[in-house]
Amino acid sequence: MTISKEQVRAIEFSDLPKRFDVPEREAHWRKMWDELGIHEHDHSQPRERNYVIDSPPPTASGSLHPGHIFSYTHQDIIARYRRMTGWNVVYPMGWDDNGLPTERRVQNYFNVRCDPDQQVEPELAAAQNINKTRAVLDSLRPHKERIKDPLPIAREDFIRICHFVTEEDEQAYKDLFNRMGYSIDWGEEYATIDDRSRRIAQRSFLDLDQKGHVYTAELPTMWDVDFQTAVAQAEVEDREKQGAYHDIEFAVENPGPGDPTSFVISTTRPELLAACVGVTAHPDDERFKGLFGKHAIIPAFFSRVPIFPSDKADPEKGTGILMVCTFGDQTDVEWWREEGLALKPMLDKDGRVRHMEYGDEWEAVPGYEDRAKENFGQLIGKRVNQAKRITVELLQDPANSATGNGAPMLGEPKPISHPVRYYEKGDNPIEYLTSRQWFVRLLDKKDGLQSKGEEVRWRPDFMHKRYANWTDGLNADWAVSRQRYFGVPIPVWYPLNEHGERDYGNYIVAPEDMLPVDPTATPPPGFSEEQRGKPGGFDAEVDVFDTWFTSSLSPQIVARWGDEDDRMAQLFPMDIRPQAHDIIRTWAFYTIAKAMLHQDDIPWRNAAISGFIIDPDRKKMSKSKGTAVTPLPLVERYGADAVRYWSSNGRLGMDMAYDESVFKIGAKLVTKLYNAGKFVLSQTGSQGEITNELDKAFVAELKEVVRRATAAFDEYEFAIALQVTEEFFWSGFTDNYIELLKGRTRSDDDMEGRASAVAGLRLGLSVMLRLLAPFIPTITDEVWSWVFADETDFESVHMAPWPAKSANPTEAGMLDGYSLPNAHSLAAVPDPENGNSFTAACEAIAAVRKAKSEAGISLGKPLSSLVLLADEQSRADLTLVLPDVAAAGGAPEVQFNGAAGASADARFVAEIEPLEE
RNA sequence: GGGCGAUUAGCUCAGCUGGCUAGAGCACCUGCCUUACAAGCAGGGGGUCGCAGGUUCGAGUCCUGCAUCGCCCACCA
Repeated sequence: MTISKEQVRAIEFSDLPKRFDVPEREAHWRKMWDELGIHEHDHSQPRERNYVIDSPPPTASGSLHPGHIFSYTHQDIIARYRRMTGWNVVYPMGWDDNGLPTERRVQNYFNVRCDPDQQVEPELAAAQNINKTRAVLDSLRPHKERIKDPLPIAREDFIRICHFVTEEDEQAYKDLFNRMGYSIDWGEEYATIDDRSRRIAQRSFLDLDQKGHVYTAELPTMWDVDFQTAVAQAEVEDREKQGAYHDIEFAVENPGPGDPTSFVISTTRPELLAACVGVTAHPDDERFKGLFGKHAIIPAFFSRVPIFPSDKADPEKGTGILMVCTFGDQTDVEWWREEGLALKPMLDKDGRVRHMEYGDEWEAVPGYEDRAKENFGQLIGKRVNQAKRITVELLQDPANSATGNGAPMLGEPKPISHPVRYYEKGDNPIEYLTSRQWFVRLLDKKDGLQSKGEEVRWRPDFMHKRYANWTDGLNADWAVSRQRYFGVPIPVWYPLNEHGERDYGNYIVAPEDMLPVDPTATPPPGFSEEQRGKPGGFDAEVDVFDTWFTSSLSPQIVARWGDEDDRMAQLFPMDIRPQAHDIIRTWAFYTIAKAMLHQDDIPWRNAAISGFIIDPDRKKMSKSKGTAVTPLPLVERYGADAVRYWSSNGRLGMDMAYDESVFKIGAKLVTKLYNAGKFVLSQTGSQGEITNELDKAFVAELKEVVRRATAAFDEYEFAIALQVTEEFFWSGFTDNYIELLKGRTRSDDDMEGRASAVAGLRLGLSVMLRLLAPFIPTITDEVWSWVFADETDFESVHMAPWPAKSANPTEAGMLDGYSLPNAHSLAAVPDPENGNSFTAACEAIAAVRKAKSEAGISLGKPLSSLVLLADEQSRADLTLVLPDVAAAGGAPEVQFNGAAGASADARFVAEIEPLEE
């Protein structure tokens, strides 16, 4: 054994500040990482060396929330781990800025509304920022005293303002993400509204059209009356609302002998009575059997509607017989289609009752036309709630009876609580309106969607069920058109016939080389702008795509599908989609659907599903309930590492309580690493190898920790990796190993032992820093920079290799090309002679501490005598490490007493004699 | 009504394919200013592992049923 005379590179203890200045150093390291380019990837690498993350583009106008930090930190941990294990990590970031949230924010913020009939305001076009825009808008308001009314502005102006607002919102996200130390490659930034995304989204439409997967049709569709747009099944949610049953008597036309002359329906939507087009009951229901095939006369509006049987009617519900309206709910739509009922659309797109002459347009029974018209006239222009109130009043008037039995409404409304469908971003219930929309055919592809879902590795596994259930329950094709403005235009025009009517059957799709295109600004090939809107000319589709239509293409957008073939081959399919479980049915589902339809492939191999952040009272945190906390102040108070530590403890798929005490633990870990790093790196000694039994035994334990952490990471169980590492760092490394070595690191007699101790401490620190680097990147890099950066030639711990090869066999070898000096290599350390040496030493020193603690004396108090009661085996395990145990106990030597003596809950019991002063 | 998850110390959570006297951190109590760290160290108290059955030599761990909470879906007269 030769000991090099060369000294290890040590730091001067006093050179470092007593406390770690978190804000200052975090800012420093963010800058350093930027300069070192740790987040950048090598564009020349083939698919198999790349690890591609399909990062979720946040909704630009959404509010910042601790949930963002939670799930985005998970991605960053994975990204950093993968980099250290040798992958060429591609970590892009996008912004999902088109869609309703942005429009709504602009409407509220500037008090404007988009009106496509308005002319563009040159002054607005000139205003290049938010403040100027606001000033111009104020100057345009006709009545300053009546600023309550939203100012109508042109589509072009409206879209421009949306862009301003999203840019500002994106900056807020970007600031937070940077502050959190996320290793996002900002060179790979995109927005779902930018030219490339628009081109690829429109290309998606072209491809779907070519393959016959899209169609346009006029159908009853779920409609939001406030936003005045169609919405998709996936965007609808149920809310429990107060409603009331209204019992209303209908007359039977020409009842047979023994049949009832009237019946009573029970409805929560009396306001739709005028739109009643049928009545149904269960075919086996004895009460109504004789009525099937006959007609009923509705009160107040006196129209004649068929009575038909349907097994979808539940005899137990209400009165067992019910009215079918166009349209009260999804079942009404089905009845209407299956029974070929009349279409009586009662509501306009704004949710108000249509202007219409009842009795003329819709037939009332002879003699009652005027009464029907008069009654309906009271409803025209009213919103649903008001119409409901008026209808109830009408029904309380005996004059409106269809039977002559008195008031058609029986009794008072009976309040109930029932689920009502809402657009998830809306404030008023969904209505079913008939309108022309574009659809992507999905109902005929459930099998394919299911098998693609099975090809994806869902993490945790049970999240696959969410996808499978949703796919199984799909009951409508995907409505992709939205009657909005800030979005990707549908690249379609319609030829106009000689009457100026659209020929929907012969729609014109933009050719590939025109993309991205705005059909409202550009004529289709073969037409000139002058022909727009003219008979024999053309007309543009004004609708835009549903925002999911574009965001579901995030893998294709990042991989530049159709633009750069080699890049597509390098990045697609991607490796991982991190996202939350609430949008499995939307984002994950649509992304899988698009990859299947376009590439006949899965979009990514793994879906990592994060949980939610919940309040202490077990509710999902939400801004609307005022329970959400703004994340930035948290980062300012505790530091990014501490906040990341909190996130790191949340396992995939599991909801986690918002608990600030966990931030404090993270902050403690940061402090501990700083101090431990200072201590370890200030120890001086010869540059030597690890030869001492205790040091070798410590390294053996460390190897096991690395193995377990790596295995956990490969299964995306980063929380377990952190737990294993942190536990060993705290109790194995700092509380025991460092304490056991304090004697030997200062020894002037045992130079070889001292060199081994210093080498063991440094190797331990080096490995700990690397294992913790994905979680708490700042403090680990700070400590790494003091000595190890020079020593290893890895300027940042985030560029250094993970201390083990990935345990996943398919990923073995990803560390090729890295090399570290022996001083940082676990493999270079030989195994200990006794595998129990380290544990035994820790337990022995614990016995000494317990004795000192019970005696009420300082742990540093020197001893004149130390006797350990232990059995034969335990004594043997300690044999090779006795000097370190004695030194750590403050005793000249360790003596043993008896083979028995160890109590039931400890292998060692210490008897101590303090040294008299 | 269907599906999925959760239920372990006062709080937040670990306990993987069944094999310990059930663990950690926070909080609590006691002691220690020990030359990396008092934002620290050491010691201690605290749980019939939601309930009831079952399988097994042995069950937080597997099976069945139930309860409570949460999420997703369906219902929406």
